Amino acid sequence: MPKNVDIKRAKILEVAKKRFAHFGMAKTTMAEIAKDLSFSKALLYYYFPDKNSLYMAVLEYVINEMINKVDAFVAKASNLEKAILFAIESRMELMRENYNLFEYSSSLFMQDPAELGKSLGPFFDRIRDQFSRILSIGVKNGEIVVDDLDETAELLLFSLMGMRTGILSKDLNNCLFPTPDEFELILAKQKKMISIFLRGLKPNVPMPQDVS
Amino acid sequence: MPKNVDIKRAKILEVAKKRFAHFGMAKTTMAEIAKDLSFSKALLYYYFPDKNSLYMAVLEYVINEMINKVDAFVAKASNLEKAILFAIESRMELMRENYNLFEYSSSLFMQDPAELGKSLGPFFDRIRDQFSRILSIGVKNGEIVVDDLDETAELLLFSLMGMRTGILSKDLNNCLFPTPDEFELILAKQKKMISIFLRGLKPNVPMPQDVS
DNA sequence: TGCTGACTAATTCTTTTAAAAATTCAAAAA
DNA sequence: TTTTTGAATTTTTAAAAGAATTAGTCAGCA
Repeated sequence: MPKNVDIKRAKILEVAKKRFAHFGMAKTTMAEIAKDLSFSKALLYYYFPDKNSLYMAVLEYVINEMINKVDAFVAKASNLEKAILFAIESRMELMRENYNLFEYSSSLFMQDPAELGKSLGPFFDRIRDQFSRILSIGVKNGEIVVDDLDETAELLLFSLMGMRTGILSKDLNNCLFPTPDEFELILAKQKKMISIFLRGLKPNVPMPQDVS
Repeated sequence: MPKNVDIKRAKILEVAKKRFAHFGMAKTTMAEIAKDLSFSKALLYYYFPDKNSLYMAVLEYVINEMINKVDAFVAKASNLEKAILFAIESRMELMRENYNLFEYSSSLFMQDPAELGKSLGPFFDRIRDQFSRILSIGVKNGEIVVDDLDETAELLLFSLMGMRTGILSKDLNNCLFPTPDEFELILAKQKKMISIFLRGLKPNVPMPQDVS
């Protein structure tokens, strides 16, 4: 039985999420959120110390949902590649649905990486850890061989990030954030990337008779 | 025998390169370049239509050097991985030595990706084509198997870019451009990335007896 | 403890202005 | 005709000031 306080906190998070996801952090005022809820502005500050904390709380809330969903799937997944694919599709869905929620992070990121990096770092770590967990399943299965699990997970995550920045840097339109159709393209590239990451380019099966 | 005009052009490029590489595009004025050369400012405009063209010409000049150097090495390289390693080390060296030359591109990039993207696109393509060429050597050797060469080259390039942005996004200090010691870290990650890209994580040699 | 309205402080958004830098041009020099 | 320049002109940038919006605080009510 959640306490009354928690319910109200959740309500605020829900409304703030909608606003942030739709208009972004910069274009959402505390006054608007309060109005949506028919609360007073001051009440928001009773539950959250400042706007940034609220934003971070929303971020955490949303990312938690995603991580849990993926964990649930992974728990009963037999095939490694399917698990990874599910993870990146979920991640993509998260971004698509929350569009401007992340746009703020990336734009703020350029101005003052230190401040945001400190706050965003843990989120990155959690996602990397999830990849690490997923990979470890493949190791147990004997599907893959990995020496340093965390490092490899980071490598995988970085390479997938590269697909996004790569696509976006070729996009002459908006650069901050993908358009809906670019999401598809990025996802497609990421899938190919994963395939190579797992299998590599070297031929697994050497020719029975080498002609040379 | 290069014409007098070409010699003067080259002189301007050389001096501009030094300035741009050292102080960056924004902090270099046409007046300064002219002064370095003991030319009049107006003469620069006789050889280059505007500052941006000069900058782009310098960029092309520098990138050409790098591409040619790598091509020369690749031509007589036997091993695919060595060729790729040489390529990324050269690329890293290029960035290290020309530091602020590229910093401008990346910072401008955020403001107006369209304009710069149009100009920078061809450079990207040329580097990707070089990777494509390098990969094709491995294909001929039978070292690797690739269905779509260009696409795979792009994938490789994107994933390597991911190492950079990945490292930089964790760096809380400056985000625009790597510090000298970060270059090493990025390069190290990229090397690991290449190894995985070529070999994959899946075990090449299945166990002779599977216990299951 | 949970909540509010009114208050203060910080931030962002113009507008203005001055300086610096890019770019042009008529004309001299070669 | 081609190359070069000094001086004039236009654009950009930078700083300052002021207004307006928004974040954040606080004393007090229920």
